[in-house]
Amino acid sequence: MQLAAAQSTLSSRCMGCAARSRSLCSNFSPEAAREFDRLARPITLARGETLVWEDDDTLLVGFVVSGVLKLTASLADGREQILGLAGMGDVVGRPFGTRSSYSVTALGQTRLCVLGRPAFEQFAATHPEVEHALLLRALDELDRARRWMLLLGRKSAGERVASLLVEFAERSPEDNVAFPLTRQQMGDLLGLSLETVSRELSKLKARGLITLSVKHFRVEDEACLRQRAA
Amino acid sequence: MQLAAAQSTLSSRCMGCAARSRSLCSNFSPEAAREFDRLARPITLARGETLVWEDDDTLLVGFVVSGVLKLTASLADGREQILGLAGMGDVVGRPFGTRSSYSVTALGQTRLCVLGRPAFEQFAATHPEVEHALLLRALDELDRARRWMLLLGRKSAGERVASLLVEFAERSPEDNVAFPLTRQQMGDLLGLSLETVSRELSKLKARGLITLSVKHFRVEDEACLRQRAA
DNA sequence: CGCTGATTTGACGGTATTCAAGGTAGGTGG
DNA sequence: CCACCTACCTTGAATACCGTCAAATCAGCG
Repeated sequence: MQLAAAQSTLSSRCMGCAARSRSLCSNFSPEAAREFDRLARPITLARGETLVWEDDDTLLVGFVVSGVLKLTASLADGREQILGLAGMGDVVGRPFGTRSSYSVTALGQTRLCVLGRPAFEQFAATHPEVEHALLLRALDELDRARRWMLLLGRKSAGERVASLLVEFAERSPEDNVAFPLTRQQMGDLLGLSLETVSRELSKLKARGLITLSVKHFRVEDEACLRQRAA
Repeated sequence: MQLAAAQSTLSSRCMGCAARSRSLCSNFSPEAAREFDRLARPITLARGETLVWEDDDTLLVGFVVSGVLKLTASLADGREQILGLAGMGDVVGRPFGTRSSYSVTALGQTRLCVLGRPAFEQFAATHPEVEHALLLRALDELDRARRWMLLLGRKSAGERVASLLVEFAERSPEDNVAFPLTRQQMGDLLGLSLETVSRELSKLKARGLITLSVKHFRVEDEACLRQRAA
């Protein structure tokens, strides 16, 4: 009875997790969830804290429960490129690899479940459904990264900013969309300077395609905005 | 005995494949190899032929036996970005997805083994070691794509060209490295115009970091070239 | 040899960056 | 409550970088 009670308590942590439905964890069987509970521990990062450093050994794998993190690569002189964002349900870290090619940093307060990379790898190896789900996510991320390569390599500043606004608008439940990033961060994501981002936003506002405040925008002419996104 | 002979004949196609050692296929058990033989058929593409079109339904998965293909995304007005190259042992197509976000085109004569996407997915589902190998490849490609995002978003033309030469030199067995791409294709890969690529190559030549002919180059000062690649 | 496609080089112009100044908003402490 | 501070944002001016257009050269091939 005590064992059963303990298991119940243990499993409730993962089974009851807010992120579970959107996460890789949704593919866990109840027994896998209990095992995961035993291996993982919850942590909280404050804004600006870094979970993984570029070129470091990858000791951890993390599952995002709440908050948003940025994946960034940078050059010796400080130029930085945001490679992607990770939110609730996403996996960060580099399973099956020894070295991270990017940093993972919290954009705001962030909660994750983390476990050691070897522990996760062994867990995955014994749960093919987890590896399958991980594969689907990796292929999805790969498509996303490649679409972004087209933007970075071939789109003009105006097209890049319009593309980003379309993405933000699509993800937002609100009609009045909150910017999840600062102008600097948008520049780092789009491969532009923060001044250029600001100028292009002002242009879109001047042409009536959006209404704009510092922290929010609203799409006024979606068809035209999408067209400008190319 | 006839059965054994038939199996031997069947398995010899895959087992004896030149690409097998470098390929996902190296993870096939003998029985998996025989099943794969039954499902896949060999095809040959001429230079410029396209196996998969951007935005098409993804009906095929292909295993490259010889030759090189480019993965490209493009905009309505014809601007094109090369997202990556696929060579011997690489997998092209989009398993577990219904739509390709890029085209796959042969850069020269190319041989592949192709099979229907549903057939491959079922094959993978029944062979966890294949899915695992596919996962490792996908994670590797994802790292590669993300490193390229840093180049496209933040490096100058000179840095981009130097980076590309370093990659070519690393992959080449020869000391005298053959360009595997035209100037136009290098531009499409680097997010530059072909003229800018040519000018940056001439600059590197003028500064004595490389010797250069139209179809070959040789690195004369590797340390300095790597430094310029940032 | 002459054709074709690729490459090189020059001149010019446009786009995005850099540098700089001023403005705004939110938070803190007097 | 207000002044101040900090971080972020906007806008302007000058500059640098890269793209476009154009012409000349080169390499391979029938």
